[in-house]
Parts: sequence; structure tokens; C-alpha cells
Amino acid sequence: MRMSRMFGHTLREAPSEADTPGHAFLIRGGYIDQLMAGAYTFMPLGHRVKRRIEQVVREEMDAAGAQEVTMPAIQPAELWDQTGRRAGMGATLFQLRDRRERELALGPTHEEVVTRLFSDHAVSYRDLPVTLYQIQTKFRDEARPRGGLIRVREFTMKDAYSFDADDAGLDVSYGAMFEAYRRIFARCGVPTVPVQADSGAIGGKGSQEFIFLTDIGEDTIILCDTCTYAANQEKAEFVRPAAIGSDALPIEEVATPGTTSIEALAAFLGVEERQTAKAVFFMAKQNATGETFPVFAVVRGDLDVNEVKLANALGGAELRAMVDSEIAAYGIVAGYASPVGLRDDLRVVADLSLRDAPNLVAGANKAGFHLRNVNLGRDWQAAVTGDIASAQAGHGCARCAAEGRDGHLRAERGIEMGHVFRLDYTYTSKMNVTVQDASGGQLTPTMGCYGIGVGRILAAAAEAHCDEAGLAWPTEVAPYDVHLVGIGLDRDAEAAADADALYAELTAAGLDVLFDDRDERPGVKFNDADLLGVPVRLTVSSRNTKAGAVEAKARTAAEAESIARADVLAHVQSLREAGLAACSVEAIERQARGH
RNA sequence: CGGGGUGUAGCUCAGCUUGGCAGAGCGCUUCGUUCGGGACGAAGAGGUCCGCGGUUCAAAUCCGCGCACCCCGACCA
Repeated sequence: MRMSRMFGHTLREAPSEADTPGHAFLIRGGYIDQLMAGAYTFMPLGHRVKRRIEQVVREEMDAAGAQEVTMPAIQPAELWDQTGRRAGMGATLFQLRDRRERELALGPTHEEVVTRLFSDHAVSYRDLPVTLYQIQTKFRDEARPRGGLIRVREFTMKDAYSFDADDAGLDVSYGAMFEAYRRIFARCGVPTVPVQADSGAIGGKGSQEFIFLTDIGEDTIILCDTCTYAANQEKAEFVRPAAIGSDALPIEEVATPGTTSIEALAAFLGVEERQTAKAVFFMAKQNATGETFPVFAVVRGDLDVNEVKLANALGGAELRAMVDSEIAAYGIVAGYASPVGLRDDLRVVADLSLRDAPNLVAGANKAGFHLRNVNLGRDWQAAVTGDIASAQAGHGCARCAAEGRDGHLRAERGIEMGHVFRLDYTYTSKMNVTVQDASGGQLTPTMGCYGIGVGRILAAAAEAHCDEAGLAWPTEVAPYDVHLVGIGLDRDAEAAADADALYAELTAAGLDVLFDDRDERPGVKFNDADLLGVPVRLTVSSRNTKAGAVEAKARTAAEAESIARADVLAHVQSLREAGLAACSVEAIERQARGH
């Protein structure tokens, strides 16, 4: 590609919409352009990176035995009714009508479509196992798109779906995808950590996310400093700090004016936060039945309620915080709320931390008063007792505790790059999918699904590989292999001929070359080369041509070196090899947990 | 959906308080001089001041109603 013909210009200043270095460089370099909130154009450079990422994904999926298909993005809405997800997805599902008023949806994911496809074509257990995948545009009407390419409304996703006869088969299919994901992220230069995750509305039993740890991430990830345990905070198990024990004492009311927070309450009474109980109230809508009911959640004062865990403890529900009028209507006094003497219509959920925590301070449900020596079981009852609290940095690691070690957790921010799910029989049973088994009966297949955000990989690779001057793409996903910079070619016909010849040679060797043939000053070209971040830069100039040499510099190297003209191709290949080695699974995973 | 912010040239922004010729830097075009880390000079092109309505002799500026985008939160497969 001759740069003089390339569409788009580099920018000297970062557009105001960019809030991270990688995002700013992608815009300044002319890789991407925003059309509206959550919708981006991939310009020629960005499109090339995207295509290369897709190529890596495709190679690894094929190598893992998955078969590529393309399913329609536009789908009948009734298909979503079969699994109850039209309602479950809510406003996130883009819906429209065709000219005959038939209700349609733009696919946010394809479990329904692929299950229907499988059902139409698989008839026997001999058709199992099978894994299908596609690389396709997905649509989700996100409440708030943000973070450049991180959360968008239209995006390219690789989604794969496996069908197996039994759990052992699913384990094999799931494991193959898991290993393929490790290689994909490594080859794309994105360090990721696999973490235990909540399965969310997609359902199933158990899932893992591949997380790129970064301060700009939307998710909180809990990691053990001793073992390899890692989990999304929505899922993370932890050892609760010990309660302060003593025999149950009689309940007693105390005046505690102006103490509407746990912190203020503990300070006022001279007790620790773990000697108090904290209450939070929600309105819940049961996913399965649509039933709406009020929830009164209680955790020990040193912990916080985790809404995802709470929703799971309720058997799958949508939660929102109660508004003031609802709080009043249920007879709750905010700031002094008490699980003692609650109305019957409130569903009380208690965290595990309250089970052996005697004599806590809880609200009196009367402004300015609290109760001392409140005990679960004696003074109040919970409809559900479970893990509804968030793990925090400093808490004990549950896995270490179970294995007799003393590990502690830390918290970091991260972005979900991929997610692998054991769907189990969720979709096949809801959609009545069976195949014939070996004995002439019918069996319901078990499923897995596996997603990767292509645009997120691009964004994360940019974020993970840049410096003050610009991007520094990992070898396999770079838009070009070589950035050939010509200096003063308009004034030196010999050097110009040399550059043209080198461009042809490199291209003939199968390398993608970006040739800066523009009539610009050297400084402009070098700065643009640094900004665009092609892994290898070659410089041809009168000086070099006269010396029978070319200057070569890896984007990540500090200095350029002079290479004899005859050795250039071999040198480029060796730089490329080094670049590939830097993105081996071992090299990338060593960086992943960082710190 | 709640809270906050912004909207003026391709980009970054000033001008708005106190109404009176539409501005700067960068980028772009042409010419000249330059030419190995974002050169210099000269001459140019480029505007729905987010939209609609109102106040006024006069609105980028004041008022009202919208819209869009960004950030925080809620939400998020």
C-alpha cells in the first residue's frame, strides 16, 4: 500500500471523545471513526487489523475442530419467545417489524438460531459431537455504550456452540474451546486471565471469562495472591472475616441519633463494623414467573451486598433498588432499617456472614434508634440464607482455606474478552431438541457456547501495546508487517528506485508493506510510523542507498540499525520471528496476572 | 433511567458573563525556500455557531422546547 493513496489522515491532537491512550491513538492514526454512540467504522487500517484478528480466531477454531457457518443476523422474534428470552433480554434486544408486520429481532447472540439449526439437521447420536461457529455482526441496544470499542451496540463477535451427547463429551468440547481461547488471546498479544464467572441471563451451569486486566476495565476481578484462584466479583467466593463470638444476650434498644451509615453507627457505639448488620432493599422480578416482590437483604456490616449473587440466591431475578415511596410503603425506615419485626410480604435474604455472628447491632426501624444483641434465628428469620456478599481485597481465599493454606484476595479491574459457558440442557430442553441414541431411544444433547469480541481484542491490543508516541501492534494483528519509509525520494532517483525495488521484494516475499512514498519531511514520516505502530520500520534514503544499506528498527526497539541491502529480507524475517515468539502462550500468560 | 458536562471550520478550542463584521492554532490547497524526528514565508479555500421557536432594531451570545455526544451511576449474555 502506498501511503500517498491511503484514505484518512493522521491527527496531531487526540479528539476529545477519547479517554484512554489506546483509543486516542486508534482515532489519531485513522484506524476507527465513530458514527454514533456505540457504532464505529473500521477505516482501512482498522479493518486490516480486524481481519487479521478474525484470521487468528478462524485458524484456532478450525484447528480445534469447529466448523464455520453464517447464521442470519435478522431473526423471527417468536424464536426468542420459545426460550423466554424476548422478555428476558428486555430493551437490549433490537426489535423491528417487516412489511407484513411480522416481528423480528436483530441477533444479539445465536443460541436460539443455532439450536434450531442443529435440530433441523442432526438426527442421530452419530452426528455428535459437533461445534459450529461464526464470525458475525451482533446487535445489542446497550443502555450506555462507552469506552470506545469496549461497549458498543453493533460489534463483530465470534460465537461458537457445541453439542454433545453427555457431560463427559461437553467437558471435551469445552476444554478444546478453552485451549483455543488461550492461543487466540496470546497470538493477538492480549494477556488474559481465565476467571470463574456468573452465567447471567444466558443460563447454564458454570462459565469462565477471559479477562484483560486493566485499570479502565468495567468489571472487578478477585484474584488470590497465593494460588491461581480468580473470579469475577459477581461470582467470587471468599472466607468471611471471623465474627466476634459470645453467648446470645437479651435484645436492647439504644438511642443512636444521626447514625444512618454503618461507619457512623460503629463509631458512635464503639463497636467494629462486623458487629453490625446492614440492610438493603430491592424490588425483584422473578425471571421464571415474572412475579414482582420486595426483597430485604441483610449482610454483616463489614460487607457489601452483591446484586448478582443476591439475584442468583433468589433463583434468578431482576433487581432494582427500591425508591423512597416503596421503602415507606413497606414500613421501612431508611438508615435505621431492621430485620426484626418486618412485614411478612418482604422476602428476607441473609448472607452467610450472619449465621454465626451473635449479638449484632441492627436498626430499630425507628429514626434515631438501633437494637443491640440482634441474633438471626432468635430475633428474625430469613427466607433464604446464602452467599450474597461481595468478596473484597484482603478477604481470605476460599480455595486456599479448603486446602489448608492462608491465601488472601486482591481486587483488580478488567475487561471481558471472551466467555465460555456450559449451557447444559437449557436450550435443547426448552426447544425440545432430541436425537436418536444408540439403543433406539431419544437423547437430549448438552450444549456449550463460546464468545469472543473481535473489536474488544483490537481495543485491548492497542491498550496493551502503546507508548507515548503511539501504537506498537503485536506481530500477528498488525495492519502491515513492514512500514517502509522513503526519505527524500523526490530528490534522488537512485534511492527512489531502491525503495521501489525493496517494496516489490518484500511484497513478493509475502509481506504486507505500507510504503510511505509521500512528499513529507522525515520528521513527519517517522512520527506517523511511530503513531501507526507497524512492527518493523525500514528506512530508505540517499544516505543509505549510497552505503548499500537500509535502516531497520523494530517498533519496540530503542534504536535503528543499519542492515546491508542484501540482508534486509532475512533481517525482517528474524524481527518477525522475534515478534511471534513474544506472543507465545507462555510469554503472554506470564504477563497476564501482572503485578 | 437518575446525576453532571459539552455542542462554533476536517481536529483542538477561544468568543457567550455585559447582544453589534465569524475567530485562533493545527490540518487542507497553490507558489517559493527548505529537507534524517511533526520546517519557514506568502497567498488562499473552508461555517446550518446542533435544531426549532421566542425576545430584540440586532442573537453564536438572552429565554423556552427538543436533539446529539461524553462522563459517573443504574443496567449489561
